[in-house]
Amino acid sequence: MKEKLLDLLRGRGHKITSQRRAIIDALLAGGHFVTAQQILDIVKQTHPDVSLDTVYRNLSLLMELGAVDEIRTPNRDGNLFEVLTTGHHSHLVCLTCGRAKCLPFCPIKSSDMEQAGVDGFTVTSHSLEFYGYCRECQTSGAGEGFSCCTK
Amino acid sequence: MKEKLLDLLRGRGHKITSQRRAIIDALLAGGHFVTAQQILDIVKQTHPDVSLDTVYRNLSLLMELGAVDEIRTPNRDGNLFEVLTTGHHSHLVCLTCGRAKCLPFCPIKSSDMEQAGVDGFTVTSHSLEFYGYCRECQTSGAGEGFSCCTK
DNA sequence: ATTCTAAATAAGAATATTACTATTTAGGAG
DNA sequence: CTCCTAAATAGTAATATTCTTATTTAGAAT
Repeated sequence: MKEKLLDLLRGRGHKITSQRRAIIDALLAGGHFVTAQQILDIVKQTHPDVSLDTVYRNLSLLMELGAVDEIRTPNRDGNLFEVLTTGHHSHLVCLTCGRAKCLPFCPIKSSDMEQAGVDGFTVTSHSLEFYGYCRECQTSGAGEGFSCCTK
Repeated sequence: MKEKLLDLLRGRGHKITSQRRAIIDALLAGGHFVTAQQILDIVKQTHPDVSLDTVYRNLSLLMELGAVDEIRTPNRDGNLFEVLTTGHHSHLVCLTCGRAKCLPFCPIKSSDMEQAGVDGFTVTSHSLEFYGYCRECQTSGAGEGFSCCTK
């Protein structure tokens, strides 16, 4: 998977820096969903000087290339990032514990994209999240922020 | 429209402060889409001491009550807010000029909501934006940030 | 009108994210 | 291997948004 990402970057004319390698390593090592800060924490173990800016810049690049997805959450510790190993899909986000879970599909069809493209507007992408409450946060009263949803 | 919003707030047990009135006035006066900062600028004309925090707090409350929608944009001046005069719908956002346009519909069906509610997850809302390029930003090269999309 | 209390605010601080600029570097060309 | 240049980074700063806490206030009850 790592080589696949590096090849994608090379193929688009991007350079492979040691920081970039470390960020990709962290993305792949940090669990399914990671925050920018979590990536930084991992990267700092080998590259103490990297800045959050570099993490965000690389995440943006990987998102442009379609290799990473950003899940918008109401969490205090920021949005979640995910390496797209499978295809595009949408997510459930629990409003109590803040964790995300992948849906195996995305309800937006290509016909929706075309319908959306009115008045000469060309649709290139979309962002969709479902918000609500996961099973654990419904049954255990107010969620405590752990043992909830999928990692 | 203003009375409708005030009644909605009263009906849910919320107090009507002069700041809150001014924020609602600004929401209704500031054009279809407004940023939090634009609301603050208008409100400051009559209430010089209000803080952005108060603007955001009131926007969040109105969103909880379903009276206001937030459109997530990649703009440097923040997200856009819209009073929901008609029903729920989705938006187009131009990645060049940053302006938004309402679609007259939302492609998410109730069956999608039910499908999304897997593993005991209860879906209560969703957030969807379409991104791309409006007609003006496609034809005029790199957009200059005005004369684009709908207000 | 006075009192009371939960709701709302102001002020300041914290945090996530983005932008700017000077410096460094990957990797191709010679 | 050395040179060159566009790409990438570090450092710093700016900005959008959220949080904390002490203070104020709307509106209900008296």
